[in-house]
Amino acid sequence: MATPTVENYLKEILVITLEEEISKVPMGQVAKVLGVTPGTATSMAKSLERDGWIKYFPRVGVSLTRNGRKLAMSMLRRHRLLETFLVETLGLDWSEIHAEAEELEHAISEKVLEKLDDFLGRPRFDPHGDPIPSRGGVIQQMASKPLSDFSKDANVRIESIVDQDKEFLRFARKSNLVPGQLFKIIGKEDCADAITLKTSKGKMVNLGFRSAEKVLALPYES
Amino acid sequence: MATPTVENYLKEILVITLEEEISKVPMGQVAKVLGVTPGTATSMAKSLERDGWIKYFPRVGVSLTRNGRKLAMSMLRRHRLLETFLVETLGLDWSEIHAEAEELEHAISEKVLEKLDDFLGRPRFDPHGDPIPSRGGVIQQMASKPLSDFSKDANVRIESIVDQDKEFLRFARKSNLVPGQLFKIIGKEDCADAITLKTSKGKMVNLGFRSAEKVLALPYES
DNA sequence: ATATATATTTTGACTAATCAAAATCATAGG
DNA sequence: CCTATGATTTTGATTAGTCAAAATATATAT
Repeated sequence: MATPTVENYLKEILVITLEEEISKVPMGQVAKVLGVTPGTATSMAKSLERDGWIKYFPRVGVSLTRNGRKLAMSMLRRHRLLETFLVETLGLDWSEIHAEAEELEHAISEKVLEKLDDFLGRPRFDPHGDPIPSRGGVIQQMASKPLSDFSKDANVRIESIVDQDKEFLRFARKSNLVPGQLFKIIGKEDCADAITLKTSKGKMVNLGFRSAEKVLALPYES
Repeated sequence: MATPTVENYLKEILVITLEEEISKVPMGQVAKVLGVTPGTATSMAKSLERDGWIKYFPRVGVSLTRNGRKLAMSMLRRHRLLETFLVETLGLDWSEIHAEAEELEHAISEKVLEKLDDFLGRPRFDPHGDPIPSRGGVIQQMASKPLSDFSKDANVRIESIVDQDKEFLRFARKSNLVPGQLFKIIGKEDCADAITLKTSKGKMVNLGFRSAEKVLALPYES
């Protein structure tokens, strides 16, 4: 059986692979997201390859094997279902569920997970708006893109917040920057590095580009 | 922070202490319940003492310090609340919740636990009928005793099943031998090693003494 | 193309948790 | 009081996961 550490490495490698659409994740990035030194990531890569979870290309990066991807997908499913449970059922704050799910995902069995899935009504998206992989490991890919990629006057529906930073999540929620919320982009000043959004009720939000990149949205027909 | 291993050692030491009403648990017993070799238990005892969780009396046994007892109680609380959740909310089988809770108890935070407690309506007993320690670590002790200790014609209320054996749990449930159920002892033959129980509806159950020892009950005023 | 900066790997060391097997202690009988 | 039996401890070894710092490879920029 895979240890929690192994599960974490595989899940993070998968997330980077999906997010950046690359096939080989460089070791530096692996080390960074897992909060370990580069040397640790390298030696872990060797163990993971020995156990058939990943393919390791020295000085280039790592990619998941079929088995590795399967386990990583299963971890992502656990994580996102748990986050849904923590918000929907227990009413935890949106900004604290990530850390909690991070722990629980290693302890919950397939059996309990499926019961939980039933209990929640088989949701397809988690509270951040990210898709929950199916039992088979299929993930519904969305065509959302960062707010910074839209142009003035576009109508958008917020899909997810990429950043996991507590401060930012709190700010996002306070500003109604939550999955499902509709906005119109009423201002975009490239030279001033700023985007202004407005809800249908007239509530306004100002974002710098740095932040706008962290908010994914879909175009919305008004 | 305590590792899951440490948490398990402390919890098991507490359970033995409560069950056998002894103050120093011998290393052999520790090794047995944790499924490790005696040598491992000894070396672990030294680490646990070094970290202030227990007091270690060489060649005699171990006892919990104030801190150790506090953490152990907290683990027991987690375990029993989780078992309650798994049965009440997710509808898992009574015979499989122990193993599941055993994993989850190390991953659930205080915060989530309290939310769960609220969600469940602050139950005082778990599905086995064992008391759930309060947040402060107080445990409601019961005066229940094994069925084999009652005499003929006694009215009893089942409190808990001591054994964790899957087969036996299944049998117990099928026979209505569950916490809360009322029975009258209508037969007790010491020489035949058998006890016969009857529900108010006339359903009968036969138990050998070996099994009757595993079922705890309280006297009940009919 | 050469030097400099950056990314990656290697090396040596450490802690937690475990086992097997040898050594030691304790005690209950004779 | 001595010995056999059983419980406990010691010893030496292993695996997973980690770090710091030195060594090496790669990429970048003039």
